[in-house]
Amino acid sequence: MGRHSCCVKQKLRKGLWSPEEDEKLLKYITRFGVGCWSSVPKHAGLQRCGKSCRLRWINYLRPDLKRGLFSQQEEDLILHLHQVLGNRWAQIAAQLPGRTDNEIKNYWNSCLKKKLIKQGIDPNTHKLVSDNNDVKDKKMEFFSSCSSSMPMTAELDQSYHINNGGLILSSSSSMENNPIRDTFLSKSVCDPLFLAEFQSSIDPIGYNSNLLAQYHQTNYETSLPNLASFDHRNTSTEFSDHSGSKMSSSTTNSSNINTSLSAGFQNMTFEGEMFQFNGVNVKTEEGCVGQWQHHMHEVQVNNASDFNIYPMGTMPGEYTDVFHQI
DNA sequence: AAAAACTGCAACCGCCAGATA
DNA sequence: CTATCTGGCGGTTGCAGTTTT
Repeated sequence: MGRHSCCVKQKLRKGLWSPEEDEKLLKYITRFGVGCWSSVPKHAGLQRCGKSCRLRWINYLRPDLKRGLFSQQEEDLILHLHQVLGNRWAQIAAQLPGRTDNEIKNYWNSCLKKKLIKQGIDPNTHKLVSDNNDVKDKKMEFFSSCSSSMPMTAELDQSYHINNGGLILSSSSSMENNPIRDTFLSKSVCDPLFLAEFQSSIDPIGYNSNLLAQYHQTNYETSLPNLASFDHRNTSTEFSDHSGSKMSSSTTNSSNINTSLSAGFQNMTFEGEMFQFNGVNVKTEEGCVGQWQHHMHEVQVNNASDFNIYPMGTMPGEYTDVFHQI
């Protein structure tokens, strides 16, 4: 097995890069582009190995890098991709523009992993910890955290057993200092068929370059088989006008919010309605058709000119990372 | 105020696979 | 065919900053 020649050379600098070194490397790459990394240190006047230069460029100096915290969408995507791909950080990073494998790996190890463990989910398998004695308790804990819009139907209950351990519990701890948003996002969600659907759509052997598209397709498609016949007759709904005054009501199938539940997707026709979802008052504008994505905490709006579903007390479009227009 | 513990992250290490001599 | 070089990847380490004791 051949060794990197750069690794055996002596007197090469190691450790953190100085601003001067960064400048040299940046200047060189900007002028000559990325080519043979082993020759870069020599030509750029750096006492580093080519490998180190490559890493510095990829992880730090590259101009297309995205800085800052991971968004909720990125976090969700990482979780889902990790569920399918495992620790294939490079493949995961390929689906997150501007993010590096190293960055995602660090984020996973320092943050996401702990979140899952805290939720009782094995970060390696993305399944609930397999202590059978705990399953029932966790199940009850899970469903009790769901809103009244997600009743534990017999079908859902059965599905839970079939897919025991495959529940997707999303997290939202990256949401900061916003009670409305926290409440809105912190509810656990249930989509037992998501993983099977997602996994069945990818190449089980190798990297699938269309992964992101499939991810979106899986999340946004509505043609999944019905999981449950969702009876809304007893679904408690709280109506409120935009000024915040409330009146309690009960959503029925004859109301102007029409819903159907299919494997985590709740299709809805909104006709200028205000209602409550997962404990948060939500307002819709007239003529809005959307899908409630349980596992993504999102309402997908099909025919609106703008973001037009939003938590009460906020302005339309304010939660652009929560609500997306298709 | 100081030491210890914790955390995030940049960078390194070792391995692998493909290219090339 | 074999040895070597190189780029790429995932796992791990170690440092610097922050928080806790």
